[in-house]
Amino acid sequence: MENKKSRATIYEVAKEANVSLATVSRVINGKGNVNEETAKLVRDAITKLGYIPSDQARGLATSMSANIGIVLPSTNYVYINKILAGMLDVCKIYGYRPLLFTYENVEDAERAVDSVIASRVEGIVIFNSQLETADVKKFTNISLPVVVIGNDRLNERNALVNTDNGTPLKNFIEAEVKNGIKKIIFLRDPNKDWHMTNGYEDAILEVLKDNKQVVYETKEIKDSYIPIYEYYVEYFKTHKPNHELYVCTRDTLAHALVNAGVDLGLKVPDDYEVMGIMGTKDSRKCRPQISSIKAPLYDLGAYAMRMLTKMLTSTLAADKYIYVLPAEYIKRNTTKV
Amino acid sequence: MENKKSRATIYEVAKEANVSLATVSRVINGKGNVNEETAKLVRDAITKLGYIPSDQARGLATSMSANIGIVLPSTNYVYINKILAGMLDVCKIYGYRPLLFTYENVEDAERAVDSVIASRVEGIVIFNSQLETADVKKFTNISLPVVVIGNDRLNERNALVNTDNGTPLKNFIEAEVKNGIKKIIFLRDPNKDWHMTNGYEDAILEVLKDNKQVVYETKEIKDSYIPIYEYYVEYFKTHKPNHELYVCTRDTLAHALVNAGVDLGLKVPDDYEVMGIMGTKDSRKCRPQISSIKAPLYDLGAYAMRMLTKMLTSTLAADKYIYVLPAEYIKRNTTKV
DNA sequence: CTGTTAGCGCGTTCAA
DNA sequence: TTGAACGCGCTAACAG
Repeated sequence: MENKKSRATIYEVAKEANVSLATVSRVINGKGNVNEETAKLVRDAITKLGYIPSDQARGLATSMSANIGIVLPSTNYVYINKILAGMLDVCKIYGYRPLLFTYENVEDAERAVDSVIASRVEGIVIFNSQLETADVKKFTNISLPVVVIGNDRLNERNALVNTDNGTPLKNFIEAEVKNGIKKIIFLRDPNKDWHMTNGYEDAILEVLKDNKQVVYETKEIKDSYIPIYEYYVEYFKTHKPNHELYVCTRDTLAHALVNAGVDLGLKVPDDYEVMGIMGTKDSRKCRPQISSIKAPLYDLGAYAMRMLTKMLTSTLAADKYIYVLPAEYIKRNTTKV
Repeated sequence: MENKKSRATIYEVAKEANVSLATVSRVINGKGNVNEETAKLVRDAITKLGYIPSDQARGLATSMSANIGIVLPSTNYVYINKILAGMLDVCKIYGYRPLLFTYENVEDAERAVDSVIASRVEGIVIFNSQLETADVKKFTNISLPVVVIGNDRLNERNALVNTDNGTPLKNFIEAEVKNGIKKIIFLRDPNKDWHMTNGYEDAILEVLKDNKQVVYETKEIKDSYIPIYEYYVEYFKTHKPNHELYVCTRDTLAHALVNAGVDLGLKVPDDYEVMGIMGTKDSRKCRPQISSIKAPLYDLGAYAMRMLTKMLTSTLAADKYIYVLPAEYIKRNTTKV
């Protein structure tokens, strides 16, 4: 008593339509000429049996697939999801199927890499990550096209899409210095490679190297709203802010920082200034609204995926392998300049 | 001049190790006995060639795969990403590979369904969606296990995971009525099936059917922060709030509503009350903090995926096919009760 | 225009 | 313990 109805194969369609499987294959793929009448026979058989070709078998036969691997560290950040959304949309437009590979840490990353290779994807988009150059090499060694988002370090012979948060940040810091800022604190995740933060600190330091009066500090802190909020509520009770500027690697950090002060009756940006990076909706929801570097997150994902599809179909001109999207400083109400 | 290095096959490993491919297959899968010495030979060959078995071919041979389909409408909502994160984590733990299928609208949904079937996944998790019962039937017709999240409508013979937002909402409305609320406005997306909103309105109406003094209204509005914020900033200018209660299907809507009023100098909850549903971080970031029904979003995804894995390995007891997670009313500062 | 046949890379009998 | 042969579902020559 085998109750399990299983899916129809191309053979069954062929038998149903009284033709050979080659003919069925032809009408499915629209290749080669086939008599309209027999084509209709085949089509009828297909709908009758509810036949849907197996991409697995098709992939084996053609040594191709419509699979694209997306490699991400944990997806629980709003801005990563924006990037992901961009990738997914483009993926769908071009008819590719996105396989998601997530990992927790460096060791886990290697497992993810092997899993990607086993899955027989046509290409890969890696979001700025904890992957090592060696990991990425595993891909290129077998001629697997790779597009990296937001991490120059990995860009050996791979395509790269990045956003230039550094320039607007640098300009902003310059303006702050000119405006007489005395102290700048850079708030960041202990896990330095995570948030495309490469270049942030460089941008700040580049401005500050000509100006030794400005105190610069780095603060590593768990990058989650609640812990930061609670930390600064306590902190501000004993450390009265003194017009310093906080630069935060994510808007959520900025939001926590602003709320902590405001809840204690402090004034932003009068007592201290806060700058967010990424420019997600958080910056507009906060009161006062957060000044931030707005990165084109969705576009970052979309461009990366589009670049990959180009690499898969045509050959991309060499100078097109790197694409840096501009970011923009949006002045709102947590900064003075 | 073929420069393309392509991946090694099981044949090449076999040749390298001077054994047959059957032997290689055995050491890979740990099945059947194989001499430790020859096994080592094989393992060496594998590492030397960097061989990674093709899941595609393996899938064809075994009629199985490690692929699981996740069907979602757009990933551009925070709370959906929470659910997705839960699914992905469990997916990884059990060694399955998640394929993502997103779609825009009802027509697009059918394309997605066919794509899922073509991709030869072992099972499917569908988030409460615009799929029709007929779509889901396409899956069950070919004995494909399906778990549906948050939509009873689709639950014909499928596994279902849901969150009971209705009960705490009902209790809350009861308390509001007892407290003398005069008007309740239910804010929702025009696309009614989207946000697991099934049952919200029912919960409200069930309380109100015994109480004809309370005015009940429904307001359909684009569910995005900015439009709602702007709409209500204008609206409140000419329509002074009169202690009514707004129930919002997502926290973002609530956040917009609160900000609009507060920016105009209105007081929440004195001038009007706001209730959010979902309980994402928004509710704690807003000032005043938003009272909300906190749904176990991550768990929703995790449970659904776990349920699917159970269905794939063992047979699940019939009464375990439905799992309803409790939601909780968290009183914060935008409501009076 | 249509059918036959040989793989794609791997797992799995069945013999040896 | 090992190897040869077949099949998974499909595509792509090659004949007819």
